[in-house]
Amino acid sequence: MAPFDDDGNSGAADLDKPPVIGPPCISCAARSLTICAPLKEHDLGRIGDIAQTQSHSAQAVLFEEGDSADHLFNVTGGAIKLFRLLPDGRRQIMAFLYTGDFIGMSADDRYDYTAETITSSTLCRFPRRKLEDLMDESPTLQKRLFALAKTDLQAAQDRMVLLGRKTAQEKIASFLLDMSERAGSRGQPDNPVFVPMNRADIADFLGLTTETVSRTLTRFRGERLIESRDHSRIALVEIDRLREIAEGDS
Amino acid sequence: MAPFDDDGNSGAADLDKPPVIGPPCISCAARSLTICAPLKEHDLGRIGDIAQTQSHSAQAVLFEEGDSADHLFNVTGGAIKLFRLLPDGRRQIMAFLYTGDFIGMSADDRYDYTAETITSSTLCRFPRRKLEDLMDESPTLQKRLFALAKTDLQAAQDRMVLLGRKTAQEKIASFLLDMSERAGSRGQPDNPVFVPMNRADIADFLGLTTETVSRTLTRFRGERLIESRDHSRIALVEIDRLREIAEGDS
DNA sequence: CGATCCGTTGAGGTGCGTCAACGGGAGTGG
DNA sequence: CCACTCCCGTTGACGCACCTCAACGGATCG
Repeated sequence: MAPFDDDGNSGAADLDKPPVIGPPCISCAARSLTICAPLKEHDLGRIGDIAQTQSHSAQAVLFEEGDSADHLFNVTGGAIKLFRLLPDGRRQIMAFLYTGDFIGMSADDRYDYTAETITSSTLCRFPRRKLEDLMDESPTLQKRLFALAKTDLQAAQDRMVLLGRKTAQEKIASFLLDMSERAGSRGQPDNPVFVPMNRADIADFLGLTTETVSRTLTRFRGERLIESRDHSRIALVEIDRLREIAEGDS
Repeated sequence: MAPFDDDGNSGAADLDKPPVIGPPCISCAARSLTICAPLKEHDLGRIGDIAQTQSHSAQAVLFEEGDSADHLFNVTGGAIKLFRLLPDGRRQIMAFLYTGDFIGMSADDRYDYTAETITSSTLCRFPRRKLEDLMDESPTLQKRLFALAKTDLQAAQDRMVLLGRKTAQEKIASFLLDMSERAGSRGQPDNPVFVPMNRADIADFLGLTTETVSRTLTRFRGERLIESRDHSRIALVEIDRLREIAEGDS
């Protein structure tokens, strides 16, 4: 699989440097997964006019918490994490984003999290002002983005339950199943799940430590609930049992 | 203050029983706080036509997780909690809602949490279908709801950091400050903070137990950061220190 | 072939949960 | 008006799930 190679860009990327290419929306492979999916020719042309594609290497920062929220993004390839830091360095990852996911809906004009690539990634970038203008003209786009906000909200609620009330085992099981389900919905293999992020990222996503993530995976492996050839590819063997664990029916 | 009296309705309320009165939007005291705030006369008339007001006693269930999401609500008085349960009874409260807050934006056609009053409350209820039709006709309303979704999303992100990475002390400090800030933004007294929910609700909101909530408040009281006459009224004495604690600068 | 990074494992500590008891306030009934 | 009960908040004693600190080994890369 090519999309997870590292392309040699510096790790310390910033917003203006990445190579910007033209907008070929019509032939966009990710289109059916993105906010562009429901758009008809006219709107697609309009959004193509304001879009710019960009590529980033792994560990590249797209924008930082507090930056002026001038752009929104479609992920067209790769994997991205959104996170916030406490002053002493504790980190909470709000979301992992993959092909088709949308980044940047913020309530005010500043981003309230940092966005960083996990693998090398490609994105489609929209100036916020122009996208908002387009929303005023396209009810289809408006509805799409509203629906997306509601989906994000639902996902956020799932995460509150996970972070506030689930045990380490339940968190890990939930995580694996979610990864699998999302990969499937993107049309990617959903059983040996591909896990592009490292243990520290998983830990900061689930409100755990790397050690606990590691130990829990080891335990699942010992119980034959999962198998793994390498660190980033995990087979869900007892998927129904994992589901029970994830929901706390243990 | 009248809005927190109990009006004698049965605790086990359901959706159809509560008294339904006419729609007097023009004179609605909560209007400037609700989704109706930006609406001009025409739209206000339209939304008034589809709205029904209702009253509930404390501990009344507005709807349950899994119910068909047929209605949306404006809170016009009182306090409401939204929560989800795990099969074994563990509970996560997603949000506390007060006058002006909006309930019911869900991604699909089922509610994914239960809504229950904390105190006696008044609400303004909208049939989902009709509100959606109205959104199609009123860009102002559409934008208002979209903005609201984005605000909710931001709040959800704050909660993820709180639930995933903050200590009990940081959680309690954050909670008190948030309560104070929100009361102020509704034009209510923000320093002796009025805390209408009990310790169990606070615990399930913050991912703690009642005992830990109690102990932490006792500790804050001992450190003279807060004072309290009764259980539901807390004065924030060292507000800057509380802010430091809340952000983890301890 | 050494250095670095990352995942894993072990040993030990601790913040918060669990379990239990108590006390005050509110409601109820006599 | 008082006794009784119930509910809720508080406090204490104790336990444990997860964190912290530390060591190690395999993979990757210069």
